[in-house]
Amino acid sequence: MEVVSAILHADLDAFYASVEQLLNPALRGKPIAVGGGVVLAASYEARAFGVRSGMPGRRARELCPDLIFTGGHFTEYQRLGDAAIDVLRDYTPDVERISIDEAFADVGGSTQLFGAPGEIAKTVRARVRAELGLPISIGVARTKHLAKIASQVAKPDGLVIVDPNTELEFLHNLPVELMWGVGPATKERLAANGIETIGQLAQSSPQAMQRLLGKAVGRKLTALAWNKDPREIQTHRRATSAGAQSALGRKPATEKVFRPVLLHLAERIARRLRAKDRPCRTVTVRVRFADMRAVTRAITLPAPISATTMLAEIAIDLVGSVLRDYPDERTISLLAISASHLGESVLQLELPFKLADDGLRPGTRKGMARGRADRAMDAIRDRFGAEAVTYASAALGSLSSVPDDFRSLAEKDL
DNA sequence: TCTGGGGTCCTAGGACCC
DNA sequence: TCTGGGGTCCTAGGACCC
Repeated sequence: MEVVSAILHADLDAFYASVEQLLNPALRGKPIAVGGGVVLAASYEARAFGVRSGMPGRRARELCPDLIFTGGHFTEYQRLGDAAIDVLRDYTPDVERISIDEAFADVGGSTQLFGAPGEIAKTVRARVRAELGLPISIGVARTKHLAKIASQVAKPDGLVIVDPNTELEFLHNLPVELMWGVGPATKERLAANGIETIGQLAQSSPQAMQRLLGKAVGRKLTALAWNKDPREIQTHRRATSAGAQSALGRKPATEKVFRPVLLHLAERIARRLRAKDRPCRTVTVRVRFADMRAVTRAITLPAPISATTMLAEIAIDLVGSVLRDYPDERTISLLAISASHLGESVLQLELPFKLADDGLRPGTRKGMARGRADRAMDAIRDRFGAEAVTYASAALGSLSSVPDDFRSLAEKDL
């Protein structure tokens, strides 16, 4: 029997804000924002005033004087996000989680047991509402891209089922920016060429789209506009990079400033690399200046590393080289480190001649001591929390505007 | 005190190899 | 006068997504 794939895209509405309204009934029906310096999530009542996530808190307050800033229930976000995804898993093992509040599920093989895809979606929505108290929107379609668009159209707290017989009618009337991969820049380029709907994009020649947007993007969007989406559900996806960044406001571009910040960022990353035995071979830093222009520098090493101090020293060297290349830049506004070319853990463990983390030979005293120190600190943090111990110079009171607990919500499994 | 933080993918050019 | 050709790796930058 042929199993036709039927994709659900489930997306919790205004997730962090909805959780806060769930936990505190006094906030329900009111414009609220999670965050402070920057809006991390806004309730639909706040969105009515134009408040959007990513927006500076001050701007949000201007738009909505009665806006209530709240938040901070990070463990609840994680618990409720997991619980909602688990409801999906009751209907199929083919679940691809995209983020804390969003997932695809292929229920094509589940219809005998649980009914039509649309019925499953209704049940999931009702259960998430009844069992968790949260609104969730779901799109149902034959392909991932269409299911994703359908859930966007369904929001807030809705369900849209795309009939396989009328897919293009549904798709072609919608604006291009609903497509996966069309952001502000691409939208502008398309608009400059008179293309504002997905139907207009579909009617344009593929060659013209590739000239306008580049080969890969042009091809992809042309295919998606005709609802040709070959992507299948991927249940297990490992991260290909791990990074951390910190906005600094405006700080002098001196080593005294950037060294402790980079040490802190390196520690966050290296600890994750060690936890999953996935050392990195490429280290990339990003320096953003006061005017928001950003510069990156990368180096690929002959051997993988995961020691905090090694990662930090490399990042410090790279940032130093950036600043030497831009001697007129006196002020920096953000520092970031990204680790990529991550190793395969199994291979790493079995490699008998594996180099020590810091590139020193395993037998040397310095290499041993450094590895031991990292592992000891990892163990203490595992028991007592990330703040329990830290490299002295990385202990910065108000280093970041976003708490580390919040950062970890966005981390992918390595 | 305008503009967070964690990710993925693509492009273009240069180095280097055969 | 012209000046291989393909493949892989690396770096820097950009766009996008949640």
